[in-house]
Amino acid sequence: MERAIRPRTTPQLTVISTAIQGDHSHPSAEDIYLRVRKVLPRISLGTVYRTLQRLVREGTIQMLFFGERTARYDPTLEEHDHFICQQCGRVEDVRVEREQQMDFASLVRAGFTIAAHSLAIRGVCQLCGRPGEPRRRPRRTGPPVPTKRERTH
Amino acid sequence: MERAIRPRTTPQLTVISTAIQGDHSHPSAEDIYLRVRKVLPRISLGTVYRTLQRLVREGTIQMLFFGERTARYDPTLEEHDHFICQQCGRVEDVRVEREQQMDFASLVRAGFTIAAHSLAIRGVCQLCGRPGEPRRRPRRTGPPVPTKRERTH
DNA sequence: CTAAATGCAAACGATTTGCAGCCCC
DNA sequence: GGGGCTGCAAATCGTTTGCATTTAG
Repeated sequence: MERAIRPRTTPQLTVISTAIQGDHSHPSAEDIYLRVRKVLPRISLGTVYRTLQRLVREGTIQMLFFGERTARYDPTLEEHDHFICQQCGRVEDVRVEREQQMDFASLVRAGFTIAAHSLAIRGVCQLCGRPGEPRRRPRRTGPPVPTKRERTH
Repeated sequence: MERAIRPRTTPQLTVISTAIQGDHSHPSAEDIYLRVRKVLPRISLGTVYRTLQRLVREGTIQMLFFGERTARYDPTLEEHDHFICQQCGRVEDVRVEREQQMDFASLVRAGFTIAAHSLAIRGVCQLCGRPGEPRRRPRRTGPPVPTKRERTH
C-alpha cells in the first residue's frame, strides 16, 4: 500500500493563491512571480510553477493557452468564454449566449464522450477599437533587450 | 520605394507543402520534419520551421495550439472545430452545429470587433472510449529517453 | 548576377527538475 | 522528526536566429 501524500500549507502557497484570486487578467507564471515577489522577495520562479501546477491539479484554478506558448492562469471556474484582442493581446472574460444549446448530439452518437468545451473569440477589443490611440501589443515589457548574441565565431 | 520581396519556390517548400496537404492529423513541426526527411534527408529543422511560418503567413495553412506548448499545423481552412482526446491526445476535426447562430451581438454592442472564433471540445474519443484497450497518450514516442542529467555536482 | 532560401549550430524563452537544506504537520 | 516544500541552478523542450553558403529566377 502506498503512503498517501499529505499536501502542506506553506506561506508561498497562501500568497500565490490569494494573488490570483479574483484576478481576471489571465496572468502568466512570470506575472504572478513578479507580483508575489513583492510579498516574498526570496521566492523562486520554480516554486511559483510548482505551486501553480498544484493549484491546477487540485482544481482551484485553470491553466489556459491562447495561441501563445506561455500558459495563462484563470481563477474563474464557472463556464465562460474568452476574447483575445489581436492588437493589444489582452484576454477578457466574456459570455456568448448560445441561443439554443450547441448540438453535441452527433458527436455523442459518433462515440465521443464530451467533458468540456471552450470558445475563444479573436478580434479587436473596445479599447483598441476606439480611434485615437493606435495602440500595439503591450506584452513583452521590460528593459530594451540588451540580450544580443555573444558568440564571436 | 522598397524593393518588393519575391518569394521563391524551392524543393524544400514543395515537399513540405505537399506533405501537409490533406493531412488531418494536426502534425507538429517535428512530425513534419521526420516525414519530409525521407524525401530530403539533408533538410534542417530550421528550414521546416521557416517554411511553415511562411505557409502560415501566406494563408496556406493554419497554426494551432491545443493546450500544449507545441504548435500544430492544419491545412484545412474551412471553418471547423476540434476535438482533443484527453486520453490519447489526438486532435480530430469535427463540426458542431450551432442550432441557431451564436449571439455575438452583445459583444459587438459592447465595442468588440469580431474577426474569428474557435471552438475546442475535450473529452474521450471513439477509439479510447471503446472498452478493452486502456490506451494512454501515445505522444512522446521514440527511444526510451536515455537523456539523463549529466552533471556530477 | 543577386537576393532569397538553406544548413548548421548556437541562442532563446518558458517550464521542469535534481538536490540539499528547511520547516510544516 | 520525517517527508513535503523551497531556493537554486542546470537541464529540457520547442522554436528562433546569425552567418556563410547555396541556389532560384
